[in-house]
Amino acid sequence: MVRKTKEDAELTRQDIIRAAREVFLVRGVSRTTMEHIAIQAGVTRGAIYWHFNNKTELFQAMREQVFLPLIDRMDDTLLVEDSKNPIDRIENFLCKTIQILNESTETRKMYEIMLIKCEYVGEFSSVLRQILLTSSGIEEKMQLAYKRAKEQGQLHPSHDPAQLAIDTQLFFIGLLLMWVRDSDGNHFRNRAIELIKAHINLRHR
Amino acid sequence: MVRKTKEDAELTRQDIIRAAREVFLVRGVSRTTMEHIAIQAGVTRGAIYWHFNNKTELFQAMREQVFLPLIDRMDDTLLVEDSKNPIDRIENFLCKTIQILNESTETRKMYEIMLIKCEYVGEFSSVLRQILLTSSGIEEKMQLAYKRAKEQGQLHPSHDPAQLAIDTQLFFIGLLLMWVRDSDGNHFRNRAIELIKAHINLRHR
DNA sequence: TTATATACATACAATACGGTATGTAAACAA
DNA sequence: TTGTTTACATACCGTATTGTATGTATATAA
Repeated sequence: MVRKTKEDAELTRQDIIRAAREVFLVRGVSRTTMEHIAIQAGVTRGAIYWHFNNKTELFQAMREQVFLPLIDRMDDTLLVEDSKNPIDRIENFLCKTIQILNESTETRKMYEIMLIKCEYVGEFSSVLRQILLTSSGIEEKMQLAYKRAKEQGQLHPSHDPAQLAIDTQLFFIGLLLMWVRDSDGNHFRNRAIELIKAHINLRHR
Repeated sequence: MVRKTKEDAELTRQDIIRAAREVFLVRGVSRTTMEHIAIQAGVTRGAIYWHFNNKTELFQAMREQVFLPLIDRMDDTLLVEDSKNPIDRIENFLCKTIQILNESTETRKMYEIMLIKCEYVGEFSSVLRQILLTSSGIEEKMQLAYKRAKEQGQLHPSHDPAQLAIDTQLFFIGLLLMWVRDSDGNHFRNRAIELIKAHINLRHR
């Protein structure tokens, strides 16, 4: 009704993204219609189609809003040239991710949507490819950290940094998946940090 | 058109389940309509509605057809009272599962559907609860095997069977997820057995 | 043999949904 | 001041989808 300024429009855009996240979480991505999101955001479908061409674009925007900062943090935590304790850096990275999931509702909801409320099919196949790319990025960085740890004799001599890196990554992916699956109970939520420490502890000495 | 016997009806039922699996895999569960499945199965929606009340029931039937035999095998592989080498039993269980995924198309497709082609929302929340139950069942059995291994001194003394069990389970869940995500490439497919052996190897001595 | 239940196919009704076209009021540029 | 663009709301259309009601031929039981 009333015309908005550019700043107002950006607020509307954020409202829509926020609303989409809520509805995606409850109804799943496929079963969510533009109308559902519009109602949740307090706008009409017209507004959504103005800001986004379709649901896929909106989904990507929601994903990037939370996900891109995560990648930045990953670089910070994992890649710092810390000659002292690279293994601690890996542990910190994992623990910090869990902490963020505990503290940031948006991040938690986004992960839940990505892991169990989304079907990676058709246009969403590209998202899967992005995930795989990010994964191998994380793997590389972990491998680097493990390599440094080995050079400093922190690792068991029979352990291979490359395999340790994949093992840790798969462990963490499994943890995240069970974390979101177990949203009602708390079999994994409460024990996550403890499990990470135990996992890392397998590498020491 | 032509009236079928009970045996024919059962064949039709299996055809429908098979067709559903194919379409679920390509279009995702939510985006699959009864018509899609009917066409793939060479029947009409009428036939499907005769055998199943709705898509959720059909989904459950597809899941159970492949999944229930898996649980039976798990008991066989993990629970046998083998005083010699319980750790090998765990390794065998994991490797055998991978082998089944490699050999059985239906199992592979079913896992792919369950992990990345299905939104666990609404009526499907109950499926999630079943998955969690099965998970904790696997965890218990692994824990038992690790406990026996510890009693026989096969484990590093500082390792706790309960935590090893969860660590292995999370590793394997992560492996399965990456396995299906990486259906195009082969970053995980080819290396799965190798990764399992490396993971188990972390426990020895 | 006949009645009934089975195993479907076909037809129908209601509606949900996406996309787009159009309307509109305000901001902003000239 | 006027024209144009922006940021939406509203309206419309075609179609996809579900569930159900109904039709029908045949197996099977009596």
